[in-house]
Amino acid sequence: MAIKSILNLNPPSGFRDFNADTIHKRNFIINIIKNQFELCGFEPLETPALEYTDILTGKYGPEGDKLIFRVLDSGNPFEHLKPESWQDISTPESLLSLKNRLAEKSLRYDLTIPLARYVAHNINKLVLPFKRYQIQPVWRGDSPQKGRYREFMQCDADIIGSASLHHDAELVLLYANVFEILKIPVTIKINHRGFLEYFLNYCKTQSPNVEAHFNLTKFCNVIDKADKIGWQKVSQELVALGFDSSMVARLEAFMNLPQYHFLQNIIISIDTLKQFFGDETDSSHLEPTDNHSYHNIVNQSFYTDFSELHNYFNLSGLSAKKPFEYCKIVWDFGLARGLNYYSGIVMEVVVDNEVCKTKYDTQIKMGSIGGGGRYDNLTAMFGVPNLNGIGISFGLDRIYDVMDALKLFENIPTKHQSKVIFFNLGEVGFNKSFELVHVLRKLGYPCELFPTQQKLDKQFKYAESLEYHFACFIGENEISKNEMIIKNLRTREQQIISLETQANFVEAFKHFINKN
RNA sequence: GAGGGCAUAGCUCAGUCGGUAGAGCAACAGUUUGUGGCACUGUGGGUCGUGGGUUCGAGCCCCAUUGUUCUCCCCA
Repeated sequence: MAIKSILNLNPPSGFRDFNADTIHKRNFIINIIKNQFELCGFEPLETPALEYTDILTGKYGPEGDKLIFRVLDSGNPFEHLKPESWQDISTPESLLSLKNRLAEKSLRYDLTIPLARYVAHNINKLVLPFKRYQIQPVWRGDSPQKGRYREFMQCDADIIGSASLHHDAELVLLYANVFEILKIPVTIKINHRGFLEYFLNYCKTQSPNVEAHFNLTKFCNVIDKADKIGWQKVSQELVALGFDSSMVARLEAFMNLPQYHFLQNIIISIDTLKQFFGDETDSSHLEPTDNHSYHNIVNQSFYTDFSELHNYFNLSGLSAKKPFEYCKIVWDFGLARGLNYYSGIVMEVVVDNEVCKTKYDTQIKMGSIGGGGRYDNLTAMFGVPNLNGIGISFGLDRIYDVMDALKLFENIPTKHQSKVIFFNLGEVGFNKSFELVHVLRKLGYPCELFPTQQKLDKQFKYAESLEYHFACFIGENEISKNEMIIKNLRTREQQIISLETQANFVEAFKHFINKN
């Protein structure tokens, strides 16, 4: 008889249950990431699921604000509201404002803002630079689809209170090490937002029709689409926004500079970059009128960042031939990224489908599986100015999906390798088995007893489905001879073990386990 | 926020032209054996997501609704 509930037994859309098998695989990934974090000197931090709504809003852009899960105040959330304030929900802004007032607390949207809040709160106790890693779920009210969930795990490592560029290089290498171990072919893209900001400011001086409030974030959003819709449409859009068409052409030439591939022949070097910006000397009409000197790029801070980072990569041996099998590290002048708070170096990790094709004969359609960047002065919004920060994030759920698609979990031992089950052959043997189970558990072997005396094929099937490696038999025959049978469930090899003394039993048991 | 697909047994799905429902697997029971995965026999289980409409008649056509999934947007 089918028992049908009128309730929907699915978890809410975009939320998931995880079974044992999935959790073992997720832990496998998490342990590798955590290990790399600790090798680099990061210490763990956990923050609560809920933050005050005011802490979160306004940090992720207007789109982000809409996606924050708000938690309705307990008690009567309407109590403190004047009636007129909740009657006006005619505009999206007033509706959002009302929601914020009904929900004092919200689920965290990422791990970076809670970190900034934590640092600002504890600034007097912390030793700087503060290096912490954090592996916890975050929640976004996005519409779920492939590779996008409403509850997902982020694995972040951040350094607060140090402007040294070596961290930026270190984090890129950390990315590379993790994906190298996981055997996921990736491209780690790097850029400096300064280049884009510089271009934007310069374009604006040359294009009086561009609206003053057209900022870097909006600029990034427009040019970020170049990959998908092509440069022709992007340049049309920019011209429509008031940009001078010669500047747009110039920007296109810049963005289309070949990607700087750190692992192969150097296609574009610092010199060619200098050349790119320097060769405008003939075009007097481009001569800027303000201190955003077009030719003065080598004096810009982002330019020194760029060359310094370049040095660290050389020191780390990245320019050597083939330091990584699965990772490419490239400089991509077109990389923009969406979040508001990034100010310097930005990074993004995407699956490298060319290598997937050659190594795994398959291709993966998936958004970025990691991202990060430098966000100078992030804690200023919480009243603690002049702190530099940089961080990266691994998207665990997407990494999992990619590994699953590439069949990378096969041949990976995610479970204990010597699980033991005692079959049930009747009460006398059961009692002896119960005794031995506790001996083995003390020695660190996971064991279980089959609870009822069922047909052996049932017991075998149970053991098989739960991936037990060894089965022990103690029935009346064995009890009478004071012995037990142990069987390797994979090879089907079996052996008789004497139960005369516990020491002998343990010795023989270990011997059998170890040789299998 | 915009736009598609799908919804039939526990699972994966068939179901032709509109004529009251099928398979495989799984489950359960049995046969043989104190050492399995095989085989054989049998059994149970479906208001075809929900609500309307068209029709003599709807799993099938139409509308609505809910769930689910995917794409765009944006992101991890």
